[in-house]
Amino acid sequence: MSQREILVTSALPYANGDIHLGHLLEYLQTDMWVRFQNARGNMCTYVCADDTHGTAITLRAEKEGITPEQLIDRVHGEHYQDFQDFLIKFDNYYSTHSDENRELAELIYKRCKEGGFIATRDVKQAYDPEKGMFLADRYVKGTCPECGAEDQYGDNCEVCSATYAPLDLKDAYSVVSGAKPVEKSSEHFFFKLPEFQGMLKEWTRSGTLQPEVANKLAEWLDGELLEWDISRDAPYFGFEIPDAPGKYFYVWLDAPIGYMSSFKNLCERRADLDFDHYWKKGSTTELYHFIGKDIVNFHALFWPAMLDAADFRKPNAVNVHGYVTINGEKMSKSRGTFITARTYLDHLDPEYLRYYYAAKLNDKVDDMDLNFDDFVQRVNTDVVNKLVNIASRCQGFIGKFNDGKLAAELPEPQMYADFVAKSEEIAERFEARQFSAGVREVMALADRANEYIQAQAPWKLAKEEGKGDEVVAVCSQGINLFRVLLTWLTPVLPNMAAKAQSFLNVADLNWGSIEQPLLDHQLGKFEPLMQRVDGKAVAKMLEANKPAEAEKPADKPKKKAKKEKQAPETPDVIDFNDFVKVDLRVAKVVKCDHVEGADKLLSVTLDVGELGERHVFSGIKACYQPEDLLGKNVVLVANLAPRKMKFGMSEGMILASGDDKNISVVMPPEGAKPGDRIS
RNA sequence: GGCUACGUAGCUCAGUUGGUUAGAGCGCAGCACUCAUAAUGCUGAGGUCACUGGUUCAAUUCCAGUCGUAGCUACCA
Repeated sequence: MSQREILVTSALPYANGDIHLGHLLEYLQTDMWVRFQNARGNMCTYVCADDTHGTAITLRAEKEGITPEQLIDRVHGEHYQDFQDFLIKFDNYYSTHSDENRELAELIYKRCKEGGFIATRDVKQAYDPEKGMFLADRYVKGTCPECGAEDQYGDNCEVCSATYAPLDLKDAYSVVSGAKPVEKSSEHFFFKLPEFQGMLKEWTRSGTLQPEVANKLAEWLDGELLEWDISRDAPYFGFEIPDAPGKYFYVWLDAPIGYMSSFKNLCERRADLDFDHYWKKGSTTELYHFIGKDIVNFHALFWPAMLDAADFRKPNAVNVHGYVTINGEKMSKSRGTFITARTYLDHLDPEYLRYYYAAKLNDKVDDMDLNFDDFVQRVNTDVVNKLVNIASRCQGFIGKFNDGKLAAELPEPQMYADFVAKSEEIAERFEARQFSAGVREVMALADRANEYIQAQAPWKLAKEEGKGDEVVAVCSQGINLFRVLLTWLTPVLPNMAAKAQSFLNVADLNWGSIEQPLLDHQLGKFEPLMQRVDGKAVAKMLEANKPAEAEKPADKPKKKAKKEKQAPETPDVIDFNDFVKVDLRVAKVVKCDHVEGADKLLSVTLDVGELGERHVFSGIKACYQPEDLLGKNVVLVANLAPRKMKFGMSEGMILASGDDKNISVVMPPEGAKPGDRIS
């Protein structure tokens, strides 16, 4: 078998927060896959880094009273320690705030520019005059213009789910300084993504992505792609764009380049790795990115397009996973299920989580539920009761009857061969990231090993005179089967494997080495390979993680609002008081026009008598021309919260009956007076 | 509203191009065993494969719709 050269990455964690169990699904999945590749004899390199740039880093550092550099240094240390303690074995864990990353970002930008893939134009944005900086949507807060909810972010309202521009907020203020933001224009650089539409359409369907991910991206690719804004104005923590003083690369531009720079940094101290060999166009090496479903567009649209533009190779595949839910629900701080890596490690063994994730992971994008009752049962039963038990129940007899030495031949060589023959099948599962299927097969064989021992009942033979050799034979069979099973699980349980290795007294646990059983072989000392998960420790962890009552954040309004939407409180029958809340008015159409660029909408200006004039958009174009309505009376819901739409504000709703295709606007008689209440 | 997924035993999940009585592990009940970190083995109960229609000789599997879940998105006022 020729050795594959593989480079693997996990998404770069952002340097402003702790690693939690959701992150770990990705790093553990990747680590297990990399360890598996290496155990199979391939040359697989795993690099990652902290993602260190952007406004959030600046603000976080400011809040802590330190510099961004100090912040990212500290967080880098914390992240790295967390990963190490979870037995995640990076070849390099670097930082995007590095010389290599600056050089590569500049190089890629330069090549994009030379290729004509960079556009320039002005962008209007909210600006904090006090702080002297532009504000992304989430740094502007204010009162929702639709429903009046206070303290909403600049892009949408968590209460009524309206969308709007930051400066539409009433009483808008900068989250950074509290100042009232103003609109300001500035020149931005754009990456001409549309130029790569054809390439991306093909690339996303060429086996690089799971089908469901490719389907998702087709939503963008079948429409018009937009140019991607890749610059930010000073002050910004990041890399300044060459020949553009005061302009910085947007954090998402240099973040994926961090994969390259981490590898480049590694190459400088590893003679067996060559940067160009892995990254030049047409490279024969393999490149895989493991990411979560939230950042698919960055990795499967922008990133391959940028690589293409800059004349580098593209990834062989982007492997996307779903989110982790805890006990069936989203991770939540108030429920104590927002569990950081460190909190977990304070109470539980990392290999429990490694095994549990492996036992449930597949190659799909579905979310994975971490159910702690299931977790305890699954780990204890599979790993301790089944797998470890095989070694544990056999080793005593071999010690007693043969001084810890295995028999010179196996009583059931065919059975051993049958086990080994499963190697390829299991390898295929792991290769395809169907860890759960692989683990299931391993455990099914563990069952067979226990059945065998049960049927042979060495403890009975041990009581019979002169059957010592038989006892040793049966238990040697058991130990050898254990060795095979464990070898397969080495990528999942590296610590346990190391302990078992010293018990088995072997130099390594590679897939190749199990072809031959251990015969006439002296075993080392047996020590318990893994302790059971203690349910109480799990409970303690959840308890420790719950915030103190005082700092408990209120339940997210977003979720509440959503629930109400789906299961409206409104009963089928409403009482009179509910009805009168709706302010229905006679309104006269004084102006009615087509809306340029809109397929369904008409723009309608209404005279509502005492309430003055109102402007609404109405989705009735399919059945009405502007002149059909001009001068007619219609029914307006006058106290409906205004809503920002693509083409402007809509300040009410015109009643109509029918469905999308057959619309009849409700019209009061001509004689009705504009502004009259309808009741 | 639209789009993309998903909805199979109490729990976690398999179900290959539609083909007989729908599988596994855990959990549960009973029995056996006592070497093993109270582990193991055997037997068993448990499912209108979300719901409703359709295509077909035949549908968990294909199609349409409904409901529910997750995410994205909007020209819903």
